[in-house]
Formats: sequence, structure tokens, C-alpha cells
Amino acid sequence: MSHKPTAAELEILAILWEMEKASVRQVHEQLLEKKETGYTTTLKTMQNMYIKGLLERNEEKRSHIYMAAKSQQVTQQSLVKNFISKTFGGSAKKLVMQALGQSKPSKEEIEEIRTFLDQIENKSK
Amino acid sequence: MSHKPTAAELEILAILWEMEKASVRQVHEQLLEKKETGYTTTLKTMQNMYIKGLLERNEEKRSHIYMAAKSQQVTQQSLVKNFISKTFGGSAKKLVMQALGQSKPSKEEIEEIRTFLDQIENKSK
DNA sequence: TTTGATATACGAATTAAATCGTATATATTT
DNA sequence: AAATATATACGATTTAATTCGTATATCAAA
Repeated sequence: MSHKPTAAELEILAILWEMEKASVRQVHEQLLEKKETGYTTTLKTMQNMYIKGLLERNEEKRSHIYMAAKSQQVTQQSLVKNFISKTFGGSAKKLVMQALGQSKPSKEEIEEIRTFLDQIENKSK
Repeated sequence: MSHKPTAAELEILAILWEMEKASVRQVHEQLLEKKETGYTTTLKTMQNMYIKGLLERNEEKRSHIYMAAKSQQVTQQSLVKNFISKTFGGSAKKLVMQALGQSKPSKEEIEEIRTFLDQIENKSK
């Protein structure tokens, strides 16, 4: 059972998925684009994430280089699973329809989703 | 801006959406079906929810009768919106495809979603 | 009307998330 | 080599969520 990232941790993960690998300084700089926060706060959070196993790091250089321990895909998967269970009593369909109903997807996006549905359906045959 | 319910609060909301209205005792009894917890814990949580405005209550009788302040629809809407923003960078389509990909919906559910997509599409014409 | 059951209110303890100050180590520059 | 900049480590504080014990009020039954 792996740890579920907190809100602050998820923000850092998003940056690291984007950058692939980065120092605390680099992550912190990115974080500043979105919100006001101190350097040592970012550092401490990333150290905690390392201890929890959410991040890996290379300590060869003085400034350590961090990377996400799990891919975005895998992490999103477990977050979505948990969210469906907690918020929609386990019904993915309800979540999907709620999300579609409120997000006003474009014609193109709707078409993509249709294609995706076709794929799923054919797989189960 | 209304308060986002916590995990424990969401469990209680789910029960109240189902029951429409109920006393602390009734909610607690339902809660026990899912997890071990003390009566005063449930009471305190519901009192906090009342203070936050997540619940309304009728104090006429000795045992107060509680109900959810907002509908399930409205609450789920804001939870989904927040989740999409935090976990999928604002892309509802990504969430939808992730959810569909992992949940293995039945043929009937897929058909329902197709119908729903048709509706959305026609509305925008 | 006394006793027992059950309700709310209140406050305290525990745990976790989030923030940041300060100490100290290690580079880099002058 | 001394001074400056920048890194990590560590611990303390703050805030919020969660839990539950205890005091007290109210109702019902004996």
C-alpha cells in the first residue's frame, strides 16, 4: 500500500512529472509561479516525500536531484480509484457523467471519448 | 465559497443524502455498518459540520434532526471540479478517460454514456 | 419522584499537514 | 585563505482533522 500524496505534495509531483528530474531549487522556482512559499518549506516537503517513498533522489552532487517514484499514470490511477470510492460510492459511471455534464467538452473531445469507448467495448468482446 | 467536506464528513453526508433527515443516533448506527467509531465522535463531527454550514438541523425535539445543507449533486459538482483541477491540471477529458480505462464499464453503462454524449453534443448546436 | 437511559455541550488529547527559522556543511568567489 | 552564497538537516510552531471522555440536561419508566 503506497502513500496517498497530500495537496501540497501533489503540486510538487506535478512539477516533477513535467520536468522529469530537478533540484529542490528548481522545483521551488516553479512552485513560486503558482503560490507564495518559502524555500525551506519546499525542501522540507520534498524531504518528507523522500522518506515516504513518493520521491527518489540522487545524492551525488551537493544539491540532490529528485524525481517522482511513481509515474503520473499510476498515481492518477490510484487517486481516481479512491475518489470514485469516496465520492461516488464506487460508481465510475456517475463520476464520468458528472464530469462530462459540468465541463462542456468540445466536439473534438467528445469524439475522442467516443473512440475510446469503442476501444473499451471491443476489448471486452 | 463553501467548505469542502473532509473524508469523515463526506461519509456522514452520504448517509444523510440517502436518509434525507436523521438524528445523530441514526447516522451513527449507519456509520457503524461501515466502520468502528464512538457515538460522541459522530456527534462532534456533526456539530462541527453544523457550525461550518455543511448541515442544517431542527432543534425542536430533544434529539436534533439533521439534514445536508447542500444536495448531493451540488456537492459532487464542486468536489469533481476541485479534483479535476488538482489532479488533472483542469482537464475533464483526462479524468474521464482515466476513469473509464480502469473501471471496465459494462456494455450497458457504455451505452448510457454514449447517449449522454449525444445529449451534450446536441445542446451545444 | 426517584432511577435509568439517552441527548447535547464542551474541552482535551492525538495525529498529520504545512510552514519556516536556525544551525551547519559545502562550494565559489575574491 | 577569508568571505559570501547556497545547500541540507533538524526541530519547533501552527493549524486542522479526528477521536473520545466527562459533565450536564432532558425524557421515560418504575
